[in-house]
Amino acid sequence: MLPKLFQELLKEWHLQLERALPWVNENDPYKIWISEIILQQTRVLQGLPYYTKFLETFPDVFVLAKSSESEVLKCWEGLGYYSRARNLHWSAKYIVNELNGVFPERYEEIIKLKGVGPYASAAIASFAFSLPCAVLDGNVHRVISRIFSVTADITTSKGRKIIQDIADKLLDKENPACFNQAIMDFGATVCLPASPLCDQCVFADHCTSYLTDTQRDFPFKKVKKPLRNRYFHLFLVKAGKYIFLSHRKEKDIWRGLYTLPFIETRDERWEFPLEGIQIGGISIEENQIQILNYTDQQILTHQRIHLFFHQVTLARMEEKLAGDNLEIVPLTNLNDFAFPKFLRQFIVNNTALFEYK
DNA sequence: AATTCGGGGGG
DNA sequence: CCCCCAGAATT
Repeated sequence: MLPKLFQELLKEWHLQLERALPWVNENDPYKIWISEIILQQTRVLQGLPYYTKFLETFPDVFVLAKSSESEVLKCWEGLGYYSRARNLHWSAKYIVNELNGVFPERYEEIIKLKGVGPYASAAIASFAFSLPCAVLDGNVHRVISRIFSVTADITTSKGRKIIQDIADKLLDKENPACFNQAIMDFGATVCLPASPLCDQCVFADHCTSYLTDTQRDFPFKKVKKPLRNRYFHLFLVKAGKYIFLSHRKEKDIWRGLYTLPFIETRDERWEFPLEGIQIGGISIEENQIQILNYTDQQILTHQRIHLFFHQVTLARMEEKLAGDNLEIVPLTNLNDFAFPKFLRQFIVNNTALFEYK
């Protein structure tokens, strides 16, 4: 299919169905940037409220650069992939300190921002600066691999290059922003992953996989490996109106967020060590621990976290800390901390936590 | 090239 | 259940 025809059919379709979203027809690179990062691996409906809240909290790159990482993470709480928030904050400081607060205006410069890869750089370049850069997201991979029956594995660099070459040729260089918006809207509303709406597709007559009834074979991806199981025992250590929180700094899930201190075990069984456990320099004896009748599971992309909750009530809160990222926090201040979603829900559900509020 | 980062929605 | 979502960084 010739690029000109593809562009015309796409444009014709887009006239009827353009998704009305706050970042569409926006050309402030800062706002485009925020929206693209929020929408990485995130559905529009999930990201929408965060987009609004983020721009209210950090209206421009200077405010974002002056804020603390904790404030940015707090705004990101519950959205997931928290490195996006840390990278946004890092890049804002980079723009203010190294680029005099001026947002970079070329693809090769935009992609130097942390957290901005090939997709986001092309999106910002086209939406904010009308540069002829074709975006490649999950939608575009699906649309192109189906119409042209691309059999290569799109999770490999070879497969992505094949799609990129096709997308570069298809791109309407007179109006890259509209083209990119349209092809993503099309993938999101017509060329659907499981059951594409081929009977109302403007490309049906030209779609090689539709013509051979092989739409569902594309895009090709190799099978993914099973989840890794992990077992966390979390301790709600209360003393009067204080509890312990752990600030996660290791290279693992939820870096930068706060959790209840926890111990990871090999399987669901938990054998209390003879020497007892240490939390914040305090030795916890087994008979101080109450098993809360509450467990949960948290499914991540590559892990299944089995969560077990325990409660420890201390007569008084020790002042000295072991220093392993533990903080003593008044129960009334819990809203100031960014937690993984499941923990915020646990805290909200555990009304006893708020008896001092 | 493979792995690891969350959380949610829909079939 | 399983898949995938306006992907990118790290190993």
